[in-house]
Amino acid sequence: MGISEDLKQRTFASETSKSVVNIIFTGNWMMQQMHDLLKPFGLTPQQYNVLRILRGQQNNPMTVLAITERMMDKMSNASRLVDKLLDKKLVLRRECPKDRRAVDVIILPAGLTLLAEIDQVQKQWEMTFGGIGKDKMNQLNILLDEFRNVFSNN
Amino acid sequence: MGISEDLKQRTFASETSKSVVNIIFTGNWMMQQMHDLLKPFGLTPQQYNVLRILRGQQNNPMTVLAITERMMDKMSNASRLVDKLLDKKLVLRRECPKDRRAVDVIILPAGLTLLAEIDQVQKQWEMTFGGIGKDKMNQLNILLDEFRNVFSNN
DNA sequence: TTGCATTTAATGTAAATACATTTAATTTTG
DNA sequence: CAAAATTAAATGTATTTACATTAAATGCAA
Repeated sequence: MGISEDLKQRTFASETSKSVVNIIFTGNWMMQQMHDLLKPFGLTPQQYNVLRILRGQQNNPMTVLAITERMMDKMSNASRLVDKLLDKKLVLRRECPKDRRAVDVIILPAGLTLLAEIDQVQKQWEMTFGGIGKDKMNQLNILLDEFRNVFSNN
Repeated sequence: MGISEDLKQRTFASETSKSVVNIIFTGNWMMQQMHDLLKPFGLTPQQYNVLRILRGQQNNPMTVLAITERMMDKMSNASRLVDKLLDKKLVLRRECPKDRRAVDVIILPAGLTLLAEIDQVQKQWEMTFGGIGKDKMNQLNILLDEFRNVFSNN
């Protein structure tokens, strides 16, 4: 099944439009996969993304702004995502001592434990793509980067 | 700028996780581009998607279900998207004579005119990617299809 | 034909998102 | 230093989305 069959669209105006549609469609598809995977753990993909960013910083506190810069979906409101994680007692929030405008966010042991649980399933899921092979993965990454870089700005 | 720089993430656990993140991130990025492009025309990317689907069917009426099958984002509620297009007087909705449960949606001349306007800008925008070349586009399409096909079901 | 399951679309609603605005702290400038 | 500009985060709100439910029509089986 290629993108044509998935969207029941016989032809595309150009290979470019096909790629544009394919990138958006596959991105949504991938997001849906993540969504389904995370559902049993009570996290949205965005919340999960924030948690992983916090873990990635070796448990050093990060400001909301620093989190935003690393988020896959820049549009989500990191402030409110942190609220949700706070409700779930997965992170801690406190005034940044160096700049009282900023807020430091730290992942709690409960957050790390949850991530460790998810890691198992996540790894399993990623292994499904393993057959594609490292070379093709790399090739894909280069091509996607190239698309975004067409606009030198942003 | 590769995905590492864009997300300020030095390393990824594997080439696979890098690809997964890259697909989602580039999908979001592309969606944002569309969003910005459509803003002056008062359409959301999903509304635009529905309008194009209707045009693509040579102005034959389509049921809401048939539209859903062709949408890039299957999660959007086609029924409510059609509502919005109806408000803007870009489409017509009427009971399907063959099946009174279903609803036929038809694009109106105003919808076609709006699409024709957008085509200009859209084409211009797509041309920015032209430099990448048809071969690479095709290669990317094959790789993205391969990712989705890892799960034979769905 | 009647009753039951299925299909199609619409709707109710809680939550999330987009976008602008606000608040507070800090930095810059005169 | 004081005033103005900038920055960081939170908040208000309208819209959109996710998800379940409902309502109506159709198909199928007894």
